Amino acid sequence: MESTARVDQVLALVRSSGGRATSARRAILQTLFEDSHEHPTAEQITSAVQRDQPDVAESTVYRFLDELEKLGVVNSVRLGHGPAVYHLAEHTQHHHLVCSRCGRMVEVSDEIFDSLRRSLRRDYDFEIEPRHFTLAGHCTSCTDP
Amino acid sequence: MESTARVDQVLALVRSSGGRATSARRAILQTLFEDSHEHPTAEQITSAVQRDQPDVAESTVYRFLDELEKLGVVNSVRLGHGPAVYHLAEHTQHHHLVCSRCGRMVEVSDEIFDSLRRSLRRDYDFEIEPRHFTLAGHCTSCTDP
DNA sequence: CTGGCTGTTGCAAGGAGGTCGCAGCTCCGC
DNA sequence: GCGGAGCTGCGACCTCCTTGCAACAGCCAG
Repeated sequence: MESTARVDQVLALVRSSGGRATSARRAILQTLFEDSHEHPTAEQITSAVQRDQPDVAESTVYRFLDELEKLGVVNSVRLGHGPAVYHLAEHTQHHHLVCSRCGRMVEVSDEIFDSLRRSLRRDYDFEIEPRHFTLAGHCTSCTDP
Repeated sequence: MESTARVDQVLALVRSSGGRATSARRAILQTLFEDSHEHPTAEQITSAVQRDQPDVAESTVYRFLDELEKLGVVNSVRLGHGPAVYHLAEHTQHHHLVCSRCGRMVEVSDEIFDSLRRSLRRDYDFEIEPRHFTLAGHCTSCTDP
């Protein structure tokens, strides 16, 4: 699917919930879909958007990202001490392992969690966030302090 | 074990790493051990400490918590949009499920992760943080938006 | 294709949460 | 005790967001 089509798809969703399709929003979505493998911060998204539309303010980006998160289009994660990172919910049939020693980030597929998911549902009446989550830990072989 | 003894134990660790056992640090540890089932924020810890020692500054608490985290005595977690919460690492042979809808927090025992842990070690050369982590998701039956 | 209601925007100020520099103080090995 | 390394309170500062507001722009009815 082409990213323009996806942008329009999300904008349609936005409009169906009473929002409007503005050029700033289109540019933000375009950025998210183009860099969809990344985990950009709001600031990085803003910079990317401003290469095309220099007058888009950071607050606009934050406001729209909040709305997209409520709509389930993006997820945000706050790792460690830095700012939150955002990514498309649909892109994340994977999860993250972040090494607390060397900072390496590994993506693991979703299937590995299937049995855990079943246990939690059965024993704790709980659904793991289906789209994304992060586990802390460290590489088995990591020698950093 | 009595909490005073544990406080002394941690202070001994602090000293063995070149730090000093001051009265502010003793009070901070006492608070952590007394409220060990809670997940207090730095601000809550400061307030508790200040009931005994009003002159302890918040920055002192932050600095010591950082050091305790480096020593592996406490862990910090940033959930959602609020401030980080802290808790003793030794107390957390459990993990947290936080419902993104109603905010309910469930503690689950560590054993349920055993098989996941084995898979990640085998396939990804990764050790899950043995002390604590948090999973996002929602209650199966939760009806909040 | 225009008028106007309503949602959105840029801007700048504000705020929460945390960090830092420093002068004075305290711990503790000697 | 004494001296120097480490710690502290204080306040300024920083980052990452959030908010209030007046101007502006979608978009639907007519």
